[in-house]
Amino acid sequence: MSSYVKKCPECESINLFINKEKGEVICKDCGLVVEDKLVDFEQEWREFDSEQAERKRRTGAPMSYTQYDQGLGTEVGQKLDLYKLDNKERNKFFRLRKWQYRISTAIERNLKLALAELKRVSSYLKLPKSVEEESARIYTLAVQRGLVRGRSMESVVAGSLYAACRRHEVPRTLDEISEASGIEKKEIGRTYRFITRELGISILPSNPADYIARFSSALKLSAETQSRSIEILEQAQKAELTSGRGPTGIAAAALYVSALIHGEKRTQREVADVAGVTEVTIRNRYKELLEQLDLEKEIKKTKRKRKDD
DNA sequence: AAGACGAAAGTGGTTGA
DNA sequence: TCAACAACTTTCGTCTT
Repeated sequence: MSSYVKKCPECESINLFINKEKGEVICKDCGLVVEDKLVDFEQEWREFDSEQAERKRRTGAPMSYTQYDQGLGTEVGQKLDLYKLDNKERNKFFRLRKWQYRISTAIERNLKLALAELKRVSSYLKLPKSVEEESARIYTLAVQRGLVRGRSMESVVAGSLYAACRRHEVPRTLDEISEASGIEKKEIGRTYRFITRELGISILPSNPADYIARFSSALKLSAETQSRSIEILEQAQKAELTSGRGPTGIAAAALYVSALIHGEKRTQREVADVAGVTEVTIRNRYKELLEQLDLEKEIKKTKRKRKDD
């Protein structure tokens, strides 16, 4: 149940108009833009240096979603150079200030707690700052839409993190996030799907290659093995071995084969543990890889070499 | 004895009527 | 909303090194 704003906070009117093209919800009675981040909340400009950033950022205030009040303080815009902004921008500020009072207590308290939790989990997983920031933004949106109701705060945090990881192509498995946050995998998956659907965030299916680097270092494999496994993955994609399969399983199998070829054998068990799948899955993927990609020769070659030593 | 292999039954999630 | 279905897991017995 999506329960985002249904009443205009300004005049209590329920006569709201949804402009899908602009992704805005506008109150027909007083003209207030009730919600303007409906679909596209990417910033549409890029900043190459601080000077450009100054010019292009619309509010000028350094803003961080990892601060519960978004770095704005309780009194929004009090000391900013408001005269530099045109009317529209100024109105935006006044609205923000009003909102700050209106929605302050409940949401702020929630955010404060949640973002602390988010930072904790994020640093536990050693996630890059950009991902932390993104997930904080997702969480903030989720709270504003009332998506947290009926769910535990922690699970929504975990879901936001997972979504942010996927978006930034630094995938962590559900298991890892589950371990770090203490939320059940199932639950994270559920809230993840829920919030991405409700917020209209599109996620690319995760790419097995994104997992290789991490698995490979966990197994202490050489750089050659690692790059070879990426080649194998590419071939596998061409042979359409990857679609519909779990990306971690495929990554694990590619790494396993590659390790065999380079004479750095790891047991299926070891690889399976690192990748968070079972040996059986690795075996299945491994079998498919051998059948389709003609890798057996190379494995035998290194086996023979081994005997010579 | 440990690891690899494969069969069979079970689980959770997606899909399509 | 329910049943069929695919991917993956668990478990266990057998074969290989």
